[in-house]
Amino acid sequence: MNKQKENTEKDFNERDEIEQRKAKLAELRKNGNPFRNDFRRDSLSAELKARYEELSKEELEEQPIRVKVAGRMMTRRVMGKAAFAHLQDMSGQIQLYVKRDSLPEGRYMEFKRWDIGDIIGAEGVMFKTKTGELSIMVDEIHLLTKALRPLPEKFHGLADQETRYRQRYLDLIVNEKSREVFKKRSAIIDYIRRYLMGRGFIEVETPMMQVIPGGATARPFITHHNSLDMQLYLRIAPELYLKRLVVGGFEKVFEINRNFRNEGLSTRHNPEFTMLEWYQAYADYHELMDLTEDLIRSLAKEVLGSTTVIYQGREYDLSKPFHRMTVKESILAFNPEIAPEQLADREAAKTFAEKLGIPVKDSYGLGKIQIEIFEKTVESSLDEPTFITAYPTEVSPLARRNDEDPFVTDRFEFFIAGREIANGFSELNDPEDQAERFRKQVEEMEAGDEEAMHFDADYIRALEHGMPPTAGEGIGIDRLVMFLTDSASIRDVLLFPHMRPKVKN
RNA sequence: GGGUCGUUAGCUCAGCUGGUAGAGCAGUGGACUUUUAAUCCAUUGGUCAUAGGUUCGAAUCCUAUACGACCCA
Repeated sequence: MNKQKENTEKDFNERDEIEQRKAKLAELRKNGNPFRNDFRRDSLSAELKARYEELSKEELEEQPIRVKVAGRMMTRRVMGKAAFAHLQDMSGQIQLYVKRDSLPEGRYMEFKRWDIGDIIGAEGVMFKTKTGELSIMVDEIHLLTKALRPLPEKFHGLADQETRYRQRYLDLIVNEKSREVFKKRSAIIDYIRRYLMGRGFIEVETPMMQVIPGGATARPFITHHNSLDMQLYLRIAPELYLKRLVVGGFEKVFEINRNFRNEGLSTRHNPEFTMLEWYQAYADYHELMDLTEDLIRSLAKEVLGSTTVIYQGREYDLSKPFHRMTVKESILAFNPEIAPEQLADREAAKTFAEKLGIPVKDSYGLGKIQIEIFEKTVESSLDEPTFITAYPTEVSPLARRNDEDPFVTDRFEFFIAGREIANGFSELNDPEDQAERFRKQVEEMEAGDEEAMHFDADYIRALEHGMPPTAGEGIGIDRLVMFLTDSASIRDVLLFPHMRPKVKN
């Protein structure tokens, strides 16, 4: 013990930084709980800047404005008996000017022992420095929370992608761009919610754990309920529950919530992702397209302040009317070598698909083959905002058949920058047709398609009670946020993206 | 699933055709009462992702694995 004391000075230099900070914390503990929670701020840094930035040096001196702020100390420049520091709170940063002679006796020495990254509270009056930066002349300052680990480098920030995703809190502390993305994400969701509420929609929450996973074709996650001793699925979509609500008389409903799909990870896919779905009775898919166009246009205006969006170096003008074309038209447009007759004949279409390297299973009908061709040759080229309509009935088991051409449905998908953002259709409310389509899906499942739908008898029963003519749509919120925040990867718009566990230490 | 690239100090990065592991920031000690990537002086800090292999000698070459990034399916 004594030996330790003797060597304190020397050891101190040789211990690593975390140990040094822990030693400082141990010192602090001697004077009571250092994790105090009795400081109350009255201002946020951004508010102060908004209110007082315009005032001159002299105006600030004439009428002293006292403020209390709190946050993380991000930088510190000590010049003998005075120091500057930047304090970061959720709104931004404000500079503190800390003078020994303005503080209570001994406080300045304590301040000098605090570290970058510590959470502090400060009190003082607003002033402007020589260079004109709005700052606080501090006369009272407290350490509120000791940070035991050092922050990433102040100038370059945190650049390592992996650490940014795995330790998002560090990314958020240090990278303003990252904070901006998630603030925008919040603003986007808030706008969508207000937009729909303003149009008379009711927000609802439907089961995330479902007995029968439905509403989309995708592999589900399976879990187990112990006391019921039964298998449950994490939902792949809320669709069938939302439509039950329409049957129940909730004629305009929406839900913004998580879906789970047991599929691969990529820059566009995370196992859990956020989906907006809404359903409106007495409407069809044309009205949905109009609404989608208006929603996205007004959303950009509200959140970005402009209908011009720069995404990955390309400019998108959302003020222009969005393109609309059918699946068939788009395939023909992007594959000049294919003739319309070829696309109308299963064998000819199959030959064409195989030439493209698409494996065509025997179970594939013409519609499925068309969609495979579409996904391979068209989708990623749909750069400008585009609605693609008239999806084959074969691949649209929940959508209403088109009255003129029952081969296709009254369905569309919406694309920007080569990515599917939305999927909507006039709903299939004919219970007998729906039952037939479910049976087809079950056949496909039995043939080995793990993404095919289950037969949901309870849903059919609901339809048998009568669902009014309805249109419904889903928008992938993450992909929309990617587009509006110029993010290349879905991981950049998810606070905690799924990562492989890393065994470290 | 296949391909390409990456992993070096707490962070950001150098490290050439194999020859004793480097800088800046952060930290520590000192100077400094309007700085802002503060400045000046001094200084601590490394299982070079992991495991093998080649070699007198490996951060460097080879193989495998882990994790990540990008592209393709």
